[in-house]
Amino acid sequence: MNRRSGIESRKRILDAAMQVFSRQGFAKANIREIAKVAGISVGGLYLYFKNKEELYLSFIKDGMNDMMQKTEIIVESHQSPTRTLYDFLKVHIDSAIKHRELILVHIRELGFTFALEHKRQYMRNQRKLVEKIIDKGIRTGEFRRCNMKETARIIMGTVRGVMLSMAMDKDVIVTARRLTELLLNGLLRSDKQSVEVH
Amino acid sequence: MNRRSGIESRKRILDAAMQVFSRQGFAKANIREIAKVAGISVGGLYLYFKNKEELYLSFIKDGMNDMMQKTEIIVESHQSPTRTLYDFLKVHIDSAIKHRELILVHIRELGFTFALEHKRQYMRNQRKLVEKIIDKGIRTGEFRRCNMKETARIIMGTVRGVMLSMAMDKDVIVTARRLTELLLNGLLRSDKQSVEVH
DNA sequence: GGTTCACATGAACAGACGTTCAGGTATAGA
DNA sequence: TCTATACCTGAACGTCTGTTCATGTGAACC
Repeated sequence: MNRRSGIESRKRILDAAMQVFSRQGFAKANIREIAKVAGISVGGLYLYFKNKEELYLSFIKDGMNDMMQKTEIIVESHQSPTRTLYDFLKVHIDSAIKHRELILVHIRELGFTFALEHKRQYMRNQRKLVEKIIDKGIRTGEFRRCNMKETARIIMGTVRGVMLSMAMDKDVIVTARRLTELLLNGLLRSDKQSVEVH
Repeated sequence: MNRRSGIESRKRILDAAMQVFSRQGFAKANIREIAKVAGISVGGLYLYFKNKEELYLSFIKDGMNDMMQKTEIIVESHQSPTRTLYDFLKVHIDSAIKHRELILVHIRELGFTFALEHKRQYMRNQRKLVEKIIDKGIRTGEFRRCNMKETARIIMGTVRGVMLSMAMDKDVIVTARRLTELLLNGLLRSDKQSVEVH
């Protein structure tokens, strides 16, 4: 018999769930395996989570809350918009490296009805943070005028896509610095730029 | 009994597979349901595809080949790099709108061991196309100098992420024009730009 | 009418799955 | 030592899954 505190067991199960869910996705992931990895019996697992769905939700939410907290601090810190953007991107990219598996789960299980609304809300909130950065950039005169909402959408799309690419293929490494540079300066030489594409 | 030509039946099954796989993902998708949607019996389905995996692969490959063909034509056409980039992005975005479900499957089942190498190859090929565009841009003097490979990676990441955002949430619409503008001009006002972020 | 062939059927099989539950065990306090 | 409490166990249950196969059916040719 494996005797541990309830708190410790719960934590072990969540860790195991992360490993297994990220390797297999929700549907293919298997309770018996999660229990085994956690070093607890199947029945023991059900003491802490009422079913597979609740287990999945628990750790998905943990990840999103963590990111939300970190990014909010960055945006609220009173730095230059350029610097804030860099820090914002860096947090995301660092987490893509550190929590590869978590990213994969997030994306793999996109359409999950029960977590869908949570995920959308998370994306919306992240987008609002980007809008804040852009807004400040325009107000201080550093950034050019643009459609803030759509630009924020594109940047969040970029973040998501870059994280995804890195999570998929270990060899793909994008530095926050280069990403920020591209987003700030664009591809065109400064003397060739125009506001509109024709 | 449902009498049809073999060709017709095969096509019906692939259509049904797309519907079901994209709603449910590979693991949760169910052969009986695919057969039902296709209007054929379970046994009938197995006359055309030897198993679930082969069925899945068949239609994934179809989609990738189609995109590869379209984008190659664009990049080989001798237009300005700016214009080529716009056309390239537009094809991807249009397909995200037209084949929402297909995109979701593509992305959702990323990590699938058996199609993984195919998908990575597809991404690499697409990235090479972007590199070609950038290379030409730099050679003609329109684009600033940059790390071509990493920039191409970021742009492909962006494409993927934006498509994903659109596929996930119908309300999210990113126009190819705005995306191109951001990638070309960046956020900073031209007179404030520098090559490096510090 | 008989034969052949391509296409179609769905019950049956074997295995895997999420979940439950009757019972077991270590620890701490009385 | 006894009891209460918190934690743990894994066989058993019912359901669902991918896949197979013995059988059926319509059309085309002889």
